Amino acid sequence: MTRAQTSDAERRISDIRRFNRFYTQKIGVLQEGLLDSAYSLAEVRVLYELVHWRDEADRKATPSPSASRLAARLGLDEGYLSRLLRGFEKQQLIVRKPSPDDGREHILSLTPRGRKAFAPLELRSRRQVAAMLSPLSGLERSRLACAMTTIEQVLRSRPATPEATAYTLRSLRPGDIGWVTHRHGVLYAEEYGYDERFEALVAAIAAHFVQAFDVERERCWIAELGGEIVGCVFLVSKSATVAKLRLLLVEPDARGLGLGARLVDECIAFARQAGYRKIVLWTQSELLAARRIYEQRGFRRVAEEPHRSFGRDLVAETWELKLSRKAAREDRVQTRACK
Amino acid sequence: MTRAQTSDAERRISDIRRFNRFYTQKIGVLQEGLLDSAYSLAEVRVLYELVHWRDEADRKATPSPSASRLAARLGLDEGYLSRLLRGFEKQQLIVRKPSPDDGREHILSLTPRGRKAFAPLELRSRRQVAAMLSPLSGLERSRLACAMTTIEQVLRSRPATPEATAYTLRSLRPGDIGWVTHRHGVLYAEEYGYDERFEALVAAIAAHFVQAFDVERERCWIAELGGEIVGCVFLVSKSATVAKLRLLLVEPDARGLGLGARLVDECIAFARQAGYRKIVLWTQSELLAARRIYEQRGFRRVAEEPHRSFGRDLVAETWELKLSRKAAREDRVQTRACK
DNA sequence: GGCATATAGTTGACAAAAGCAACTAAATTG
DNA sequence: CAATTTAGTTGCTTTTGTCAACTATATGCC
Repeated sequence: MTRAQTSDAERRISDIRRFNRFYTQKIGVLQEGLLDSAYSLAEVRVLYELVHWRDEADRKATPSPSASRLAARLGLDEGYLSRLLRGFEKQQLIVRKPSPDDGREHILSLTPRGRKAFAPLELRSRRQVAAMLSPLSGLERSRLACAMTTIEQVLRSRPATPEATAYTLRSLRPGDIGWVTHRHGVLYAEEYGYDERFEALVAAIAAHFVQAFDVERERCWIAELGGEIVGCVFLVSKSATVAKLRLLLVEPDARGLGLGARLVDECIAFARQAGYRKIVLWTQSELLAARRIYEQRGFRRVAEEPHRSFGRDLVAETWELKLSRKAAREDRVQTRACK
Repeated sequence: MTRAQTSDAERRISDIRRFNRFYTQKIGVLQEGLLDSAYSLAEVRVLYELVHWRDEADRKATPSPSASRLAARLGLDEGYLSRLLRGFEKQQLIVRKPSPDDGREHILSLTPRGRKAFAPLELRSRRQVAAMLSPLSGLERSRLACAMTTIEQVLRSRPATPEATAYTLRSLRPGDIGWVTHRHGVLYAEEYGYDERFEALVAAIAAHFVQAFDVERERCWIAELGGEIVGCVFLVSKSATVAKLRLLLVEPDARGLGLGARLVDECIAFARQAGYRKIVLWTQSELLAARRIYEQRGFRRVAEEPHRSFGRDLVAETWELKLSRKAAREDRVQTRACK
């Protein structure tokens, strides 16, 4: 297990390094177009930063551009940058005015002339990117854009890392029914070899949930993490006193966060509040991770039955949890402790 | 329209440039770690290429590494590279032997000593990447890896651009039912404001398709483009002589390729071959793109009825296409011409 | 075969880019 | 208010990269 994870991580690192090499080259090609201008690459980068200083998404306080901030951002030597800036000032492309807050630093800004000088470079750079995009189809372009956004999001949000494991729960939105079905279909096919009939069963259950929805006595929870759906569970009414827990799923990437347990706890709490006396659920013997959660919550296995479904020989299990009033009190405490 | 597209494209270009700037910085940070080695950045890049020369995925003929190929790949001046290589040779990190095919070129290869010298750099680089990954959650890591793969795939496959618009059709696989449901849910919510009850209806239809599947008389087609699903259609049996076309969908990114028409043509051809006399379908008056396809294929609108569904006031339409023997011949010709 | 032209690689001279360290001046700390 | 830190500058040095001229082999064409 540990061994496999290590080699997995190793492979991921190699992939990233390969991507870096690849993308270094891409960027190099794109930058070549700027080479025959009057400015060096470093100069272009400096001007670029000054032109685009404000449009970063994540700039919180948007500190004004000073020489040292520029140097830090571009990874340039301060001495070298100082010279570049003096050159720009001589050509009247930028002005430096002393910062009102701090007499040591100077705030840099482009003059209209500086903007004008940079415009053709800007245009050329855009053309280069456009040329890179031109052979791509609409689909490819949007995949590219989406992938880049993902990378930026993931790598930018470093200071706010506690959120990386903070999932949120919400109720149903358009697209969720399909997502639930899709991921059940894919994951159970991959992990247990179930065929498309399993997915169809999930689709039918999910469809029925919406079509016969009882707002007082039924509910579903969709878990999101970092803007992606990573889990779900449904609680539906089986009779006046019996609720049924269905379609519990946690994405492989989000396992180990206690999300499955949390989802089941939500179901239990809601079922109790809605006045049910019992929760039942139907599962397969081979779904061990889920079973552990049910056991911990006090579910008991009350029946099992071999059957052939979804292209596999399986053993179905029925589990139930009694929601007595006494247990209710205990359980509420437990639930609270889990959060 | 054109105007909007232009500004869309402009925005996309800005996004890509922003990403490039962002990633340039990332790479810069990662490379800093290599700086305090005995080798310069250029030297490290050269050694890196030699070490990893073979592991590119797309290297077709994998030409052996020669000085000029290295120079081209790394964007280095040949003269400069020549000197670097001589240095390496003096340190016995590489050997150059004359190419058997071409007396002008020399094949470069690392000596064991060269490999050994590079190993610590390799290790350091991997550590750097690992450090970049360490604050990320499992989910974030896999999103990152997936996004990088996407970018590489999209940008690498440039020579083979004709495939960019060549979709393929296939039959059902696990995950498809969910995908069909999910995309119907999302797209109809976005484009027409339908609520989750529409998605539930789709889920029910798709589930029923699998659960009551008649292999001789029913079929579905999933369209893929560049490894992504971009469209679908289902043909089901309504009675012995009547087929029903359902769940026609084309992703926005893949519109304009004639995919919708192709999917309907497949249905018609299959229905005819399966012995149906008529195809019917149910649609809404506001779905104009689909209507155009139906009209062109000879479908006639036979009924319409206002109704309130999915949170909207809609006008449902029933369309049908008679599959007479005579029409069959005409239609076959038409279909062929469309492909 | 033989001439013109292209390609792989090398070399020397030179220029640009980048790094380092010492320095000034303002700000911050205690 | 002395000590330390930070922003920025400057002189000096090394590194890095460019250019053009050159050799040797290969290729195309008559």
